[in-house]
Amino acid sequence: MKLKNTFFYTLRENVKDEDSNSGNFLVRAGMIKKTSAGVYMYLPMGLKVFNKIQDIVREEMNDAGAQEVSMPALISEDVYVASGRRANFGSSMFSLKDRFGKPFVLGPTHEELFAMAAQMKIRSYKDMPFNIYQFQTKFRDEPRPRFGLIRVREFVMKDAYTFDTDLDGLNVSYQKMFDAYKKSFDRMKLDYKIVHADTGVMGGLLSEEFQAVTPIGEDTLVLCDSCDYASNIEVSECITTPKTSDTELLEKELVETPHSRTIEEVTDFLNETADKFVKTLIYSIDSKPFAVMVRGDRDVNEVKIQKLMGANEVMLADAETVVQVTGAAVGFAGPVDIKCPVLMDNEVAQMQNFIIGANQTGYHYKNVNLRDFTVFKTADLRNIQEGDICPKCGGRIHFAKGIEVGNTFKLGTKYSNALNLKYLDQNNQLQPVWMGSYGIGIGRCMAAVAEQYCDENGLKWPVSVAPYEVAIVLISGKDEVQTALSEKLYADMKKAGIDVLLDNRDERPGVKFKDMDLIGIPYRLTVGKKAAENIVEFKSRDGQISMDLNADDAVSVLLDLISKEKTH
RNA sequence: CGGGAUGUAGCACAGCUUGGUAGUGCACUUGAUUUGGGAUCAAGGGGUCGCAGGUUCGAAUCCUGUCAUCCCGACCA
Repeated sequence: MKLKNTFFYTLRENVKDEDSNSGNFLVRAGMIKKTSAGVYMYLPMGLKVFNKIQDIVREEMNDAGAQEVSMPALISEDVYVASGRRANFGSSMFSLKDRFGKPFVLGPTHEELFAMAAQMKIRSYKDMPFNIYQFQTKFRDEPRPRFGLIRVREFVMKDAYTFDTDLDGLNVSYQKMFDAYKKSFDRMKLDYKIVHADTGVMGGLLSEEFQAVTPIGEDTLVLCDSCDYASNIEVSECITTPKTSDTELLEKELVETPHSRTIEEVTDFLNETADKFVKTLIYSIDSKPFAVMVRGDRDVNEVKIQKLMGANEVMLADAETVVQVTGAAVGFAGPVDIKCPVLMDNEVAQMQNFIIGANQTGYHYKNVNLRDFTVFKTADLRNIQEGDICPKCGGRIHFAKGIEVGNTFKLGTKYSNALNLKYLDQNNQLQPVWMGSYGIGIGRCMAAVAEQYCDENGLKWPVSVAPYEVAIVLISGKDEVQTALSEKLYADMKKAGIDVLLDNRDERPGVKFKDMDLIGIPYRLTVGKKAAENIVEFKSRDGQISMDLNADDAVSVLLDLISKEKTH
């Protein structure tokens, strides 16, 4: 493309509204523009990147034998009521009514519709396996959109669904998708980790997430120093080391702790370390109060509670409930004589003579032991911490932050049972279909790549997703020799299949250089003074290359570099 | 949904305390001088001061309401 007389703009200054590098630079580069919180336009330069990412994913899906379809975004609410998920999604679904008052929603995900489509095809075991996918806009009413394209309310997702006759078949289909995902993210040059994750609202047997590693990531990735263990913190198992020795159990003792509500305040006041304390938090689990105990320096893991209790909803109880079950103000809860069932973390079971809230405003108990209260259930209920023991190999755990750019689910028969998707097996018996579902957020990938590939001057796209592979900067449009050479290079490159941008705008050179850096074109050819000698300047955005080049060699040099970049 | 903040030109902001002509930088237009890393000078264009109501002779400024956006938290396939 030639830049003169096209829709292209950049902003010179950082934007106020964006809280991430990727968001800031994508807006400044004129690639996207926010229209509401979590809703963006994609402008020509941004759509180019978007399409390249989409094409990578599409190629890998097709190579893996998947077929592309397109489902509606506007979906009758009945569809989600039938699958039992309308309530699960709750207010995160955008809902609306048609002119007759019939309720519709904007689809947040499409398992149901794909199951309906599959129903048209599946009669017998001979009709499987198959794999269908789409690129479709999803709508989720996020309470708090943030980080540019990373957490948004309207976004394009590639979602694929596999249909098999049994678990073995599902495992094969799953593996194919898994491999296609790795290839896709490798081609985008993302730095990512694959972690085990919670199956959540999707349900099912297994969930793995593809997490792009970046400090602004909202998920905590649990990684091991010595093995390949990788897990989302929400499902990361904690190993509790048994106590090494028994000490004499002391009698519990009431101590006055005025104005000390938080663990920090109490530890300061009593001059003890946090691991001598037990935190007691009051949770509302499916609207019933429960006390949850973890060591003072630990955090409660709500997903683990949810799993343990088979609950739909786990949230911290409101102050009123806390007062009701403890009989004290918030901040003094403890398990002794509490008026609700108590859940205890494994680690607390190993503690002796610990300190807890006394269920009396302004008081804690010292020297409390297990004999002093009753426990409903003891389980792994805490978050793993850095330095903890790896559950797989016993090594040390460290954390990283990640953006979930893709996920793969072995759904099993959950949806096929709910939606009555069945087939006849060899013995003429009706059997439920085994489904898998697989998602990639295209815009999120774009943001994640931008986040990982940028510097103080702007974006630094990898060749595979860059809006253009090469930018030719024409220094002086008034110089006939320069103009002719830049036009020739441009034509030759196009002919050679290079995605090339010719900056022939009537701007000063500095402006063009800054703009090309900002939008992050990987390679730049500058046609300037040496054009008369048939020489152009060749630079790479990452600073690795800076040299003069005979213009006759430019096409072959660049073709070579680009194909190398794209293949490895 | 709880806590905090902000809405003034396309972008970033000042002005508001103490009511009286709507400003600065970038961007834009014209001219001149420039021309290899976001040029300089001069002259210009562009504003329902988020919206609605109130107080006042007079409101960007004070009051009330409302909407939007952002931050922290809660939530999150």
